[in-house]
Amino acid sequence: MNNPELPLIIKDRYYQIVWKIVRLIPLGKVTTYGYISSLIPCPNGSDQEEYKIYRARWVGNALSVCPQGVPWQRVLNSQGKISYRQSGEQQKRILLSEGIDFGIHERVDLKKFGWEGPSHEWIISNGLITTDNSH
DNA sequence: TCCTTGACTCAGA
DNA sequence: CTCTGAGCCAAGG
Repeated sequence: MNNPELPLIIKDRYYQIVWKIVRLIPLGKVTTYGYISSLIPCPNGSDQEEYKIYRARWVGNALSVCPQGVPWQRVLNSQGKISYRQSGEQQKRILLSEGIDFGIHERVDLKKFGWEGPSHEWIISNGLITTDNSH
């Protein structure tokens, strides 16, 4: 079975879920690619462990094409650093204006500024998962 | 269709 | 702390 349409639909839906979650990040908070991906079940139904390996990249891909109004700047890598090389300076500038502190080593303290995530009710009602807490 | 690069993360050295 | 490799997908040339 080789239907190119199917993966496109799955991917499109995956991207939309990512944007939906990112829109929930409040002003003054940040989160990581890995955390966002940990909320979303494996889209194609294959092994969840295998999915863990590349899911954070999917979130990055989703943000690379995110529509207007999505606060993409509030997503950092697992170390609390900026990963977006192309617009890193812009991202930092926006986050500074939002009250985020980069410290002395360009690293945001995720314990202090890290978003706690969506409510349990929201997660359930959107068909997402809470079991995997790789924060 | 092959090759390369990338808004990831983790484990090692 | 920094650097590398491994793991695998997506997008574009």
